[in-house]
Amino acid sequence: MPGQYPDQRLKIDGLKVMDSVTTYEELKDLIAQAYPGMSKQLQRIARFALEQPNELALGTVASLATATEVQPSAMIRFANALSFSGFSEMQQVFRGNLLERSDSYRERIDQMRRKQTNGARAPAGVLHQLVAESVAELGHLEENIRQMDLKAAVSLIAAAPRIYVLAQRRAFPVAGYLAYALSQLELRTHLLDGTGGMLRESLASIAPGDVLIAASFRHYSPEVISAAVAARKLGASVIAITDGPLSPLKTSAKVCLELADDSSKPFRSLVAPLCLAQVLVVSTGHQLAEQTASKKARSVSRQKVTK
Amino acid sequence: MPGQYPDQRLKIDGLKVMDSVTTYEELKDLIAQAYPGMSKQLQRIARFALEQPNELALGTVASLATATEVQPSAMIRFANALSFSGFSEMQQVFRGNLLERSDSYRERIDQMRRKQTNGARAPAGVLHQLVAESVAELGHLEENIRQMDLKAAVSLIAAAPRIYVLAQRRAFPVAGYLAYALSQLELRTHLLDGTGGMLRESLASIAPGDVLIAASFRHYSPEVISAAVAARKLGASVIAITDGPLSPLKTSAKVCLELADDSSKPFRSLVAPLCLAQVLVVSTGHQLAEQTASKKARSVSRQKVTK
DNA sequence: TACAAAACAGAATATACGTTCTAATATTTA
DNA sequence: TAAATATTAGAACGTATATTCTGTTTTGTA
Repeated sequence: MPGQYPDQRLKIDGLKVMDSVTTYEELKDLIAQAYPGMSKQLQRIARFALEQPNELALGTVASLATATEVQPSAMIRFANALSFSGFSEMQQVFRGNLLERSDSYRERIDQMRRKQTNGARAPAGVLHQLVAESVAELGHLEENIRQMDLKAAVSLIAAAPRIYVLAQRRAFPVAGYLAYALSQLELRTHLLDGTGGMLRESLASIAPGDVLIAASFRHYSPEVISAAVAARKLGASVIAITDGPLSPLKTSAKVCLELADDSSKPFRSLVAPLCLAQVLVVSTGHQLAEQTASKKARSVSRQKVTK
Repeated sequence: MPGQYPDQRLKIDGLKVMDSVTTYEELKDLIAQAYPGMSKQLQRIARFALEQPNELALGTVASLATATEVQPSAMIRFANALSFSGFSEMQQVFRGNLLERSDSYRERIDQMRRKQTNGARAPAGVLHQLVAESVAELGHLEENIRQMDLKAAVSLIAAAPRIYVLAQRRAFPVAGYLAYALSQLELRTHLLDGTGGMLRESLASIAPGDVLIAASFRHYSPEVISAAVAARKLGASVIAITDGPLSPLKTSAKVCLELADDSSKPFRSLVAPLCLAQVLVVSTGHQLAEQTASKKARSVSRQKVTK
C-alpha cells in the first residue's frame, strides 16, 4: 500500500485484526473506534457517514465532498483510514446496508405490530404508543395554533430589549429550552429559575417593553401566574404557552399560545410544547435575519445616494 | 432529441402525457404499459427491472448489461423507450424508491416538504416544517432504539436507591423533565444542575448502585462527560442519552440510548430525546407497579400457606 | 520561537462510465 | 421472395469518476 500518508490501518488493526469489514454494523463500530484518533476533517466525514449513511451509499465522491464541505481526496483518505483499499470498496458496505434495510423493512413493521398487540407494557410497546401519541399531538399542534398569534409572539420577541423565561415543574423544560435557544440567537435572555428564592427580586428588574414568556399547564403553578400578573403591571408583554381557554395565564397574556392538553392520558407529554417553542425560536431567527438584511439594504442604498 | 431510432416516447405519451415519471410506482405502471410494444430485448430488460429493482438502483450500465445478457447500449435504449433522457435519469427513480423504502418516514417528509412550497419563513411554514421533522425524528427513534437497552435502563432505574440526573445546555430540558417525572413516581431523584458550582460536591454523594442518567449531545459538555466518568468510578450505573456511536459518554455508560442526531438541520430538536425520556419514565412506572403487585401476591400466598 | 510532522487543498491522471454511432442482422410488409 | 424497416452488436467517443501526487498550511513539540 504505497502512499505518503501514515498507514492508519495499523492502529486499527491492533483492535480489529486482518478480516475486512463487510457489514454496516461492523463499520459503525469501526468508525466509532477510529473516530478519536482522526483528524478534524476525517471526523467531520465520520459524523456525516453515521448520520446520513444513505447519502454515502448513493453519492459520488465529488457530491459527498461537496455535501461535507471537504475535498474529494479527503473522502478517499477517510476510506483508507478505515482500512479500505478505496472509496468504492467502502461504499459497497453502505450499499449493502441500504439493500438489507429495504428488504427487511416490511418484516420489521410486522414485528412492531405484533409486539404492540401483546404486552403494551413492555418498553417497546410503550415506545410505540408514546411515539404514536406524540405524532398525534404534533398534528393537533399544527392545526390549532393560529398563525396570527405566532406572528405576534415573534414580533414581540424580536423587538424586546430583554426576554425573561419562566416555567416550573412539568413545564420547566420548555423554559430551559427557550432560554438556551434564544440566547443562541444572541438575544438577551434570562431564565427565571427561582434559585435561592430570588424569583421576586428577578422580576423586579423587568422593564416596560421587555417580554416575559411564561409556560404553565394544569395544575397551574401559582408562582408563574402571579409572576405573569406582576410582569404585566411592570409594562412587559407576556407571551403565554399554556393549555386551553381556562388557563389563568390568559388574562395577563398579550399573546396566548394554546395547546389542547389531553388530560385523559396519565402521562402528559412535552413534545408539543417543545415543538412550539422551537417554532418560536426558529421564526424569531428568521425575523431577525430579515431585519438585519433590510437594514443593510437600506444603508447600502443610502451610500449609493450619497455617492 | 436526435437519433436514428423512432421516438418511442410518442407511443407512450398517448397514454401518459407530458409530465415525466418521478416515482417508482409510476414507473412500474409505465413499464407495464409500454411492455407489449417493446422488442424482445427490451422486454427482457423490463422484466429484470421489475424483478430486481434494487439492482437497477445500484448497478452500472455495464454490470446490468452483463446481468441481463444484453449490450450496454440496450440499457440506454430501454431508458429512452421509457421517455427518459438517459439511463442515469431513469436510475434516479429506482434509487428514490430504495431510499423511500429504507426509511418509512421519508415519504411523509417529502410530501410535507412539497406542500410547503412557498413561504417557508413565515411562522406557519416553520410550524409545518418543524412538525414534519419532529414526526420524522420520532419515527427514527422508534426504529433505532433497541428494546434490550430500554429494558436494561428501566431495570436499573427501578432498582436504584438514588437517581441522579445530569445534562447541560441544549440537553438540559431532558434532565429537567426526568427529574420532575421520576420524582412523581416517588423515586429519590436528584437533578444535578450545578447551581453555585456545586456539581463536584453533588457528585461526591453518589454511592454504588445509584444510577446516573446523563444526557449530552454534540458538542458534548465536558462537565457531563467527566461527571459520567466520575460516577462510574464511584460504582454507579450510568445511563447515557446521547447521539450516535461517536459520543464520549458511551465509554462510561452501562446503557447507552443512541439517537441519530441529524446535524444537517440548523436547529436541532429536543422532541426525540424527550419522548425517549418519557418512555423511560412510563416504563419504569409500569415496572414498579408490577414489582409491588408481585410482592403483594407473594405475601398473600405466604399468608395462605401459614393459614 | 523554531523545527518537525501531519493534514490539507487542489491540480493531475488514469480509468471506467454513459452515451452515441455505424455496420450488420433480424423482422416485417408488399 | 424482395424491399423496407426495425433492432441489435460492438466499437468509438467524450465525460465524469476515483485516485494519486505535489506544494502549502496547519498543528504539535522542543
